[in-house]
Amino acid sequence: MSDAFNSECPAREVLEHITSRWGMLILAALGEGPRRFSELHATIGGISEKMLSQTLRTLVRDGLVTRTVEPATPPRVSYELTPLGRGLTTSLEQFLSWIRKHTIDVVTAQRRHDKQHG
Amino acid sequence: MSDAFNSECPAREVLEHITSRWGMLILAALGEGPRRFSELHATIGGISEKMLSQTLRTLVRDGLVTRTVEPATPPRVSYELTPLGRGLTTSLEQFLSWIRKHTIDVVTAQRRHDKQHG
DNA sequence: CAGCATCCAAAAGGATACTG
DNA sequence: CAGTATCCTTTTGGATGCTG
Repeated sequence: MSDAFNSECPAREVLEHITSRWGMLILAALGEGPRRFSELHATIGGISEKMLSQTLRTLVRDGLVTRTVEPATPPRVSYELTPLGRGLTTSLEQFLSWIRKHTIDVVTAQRRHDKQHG
Repeated sequence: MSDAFNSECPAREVLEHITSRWGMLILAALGEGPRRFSELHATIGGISEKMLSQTLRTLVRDGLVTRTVEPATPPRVSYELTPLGRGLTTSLEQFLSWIRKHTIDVVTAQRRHDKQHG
């Protein structure tokens, strides 16, 4: 059985692609529906075009995202979750929802910790 | 409202701590119950003591994990999820469960992709 | 056992300039 | 618009040696 705890198992690589610095945010943004390159760039604060392009290529290769070029000038390229990728949406949304609700608790804990220690 | 898509929002830092290279695996391992340092080291394949210690410190500071020292020789140190951290367990387990089920699909997609392209 | 400190190599990733 | 290519800095993280 595939096991992310085993560093030799392909599951580890899948984990690292999805939880890579930008992977989660891209997948979450695409959970809302198809998006163009420039829309993703605007939605995800702080991402460079290089990293957006690079991470999207990884996700396309992993079969989680499709890339569609509409022939036009200027070119329109849109990205969309595959059925496989859509299987992740629920748990990713739950996870991001937890963060929305509990960021304040984490910040509070950090402050308390920094006050007690260095 | 806290928003991980905004690179200035503390939520982004919370996201990055949890989805850091080793953060998810540590939190998932602790989802099973309290664990000692050496147990975590054995459970999580490929992690160095340095990174285990470093990531645990971050999670403790974030209020997701507690560190307990039992005075003994040799010292016994155990880590456990806080109530806050336990709130993450369900969605993390769903996520890792998805990976267990679909690693094979991702590997298949990668192979198909590598065959068609370079 | 459970770390921390230091050093160093490798990888990630940002800035910039350029292209169809 | 949607990238690619190059350069260069920052970060990551492994190895090693040491400590209570």
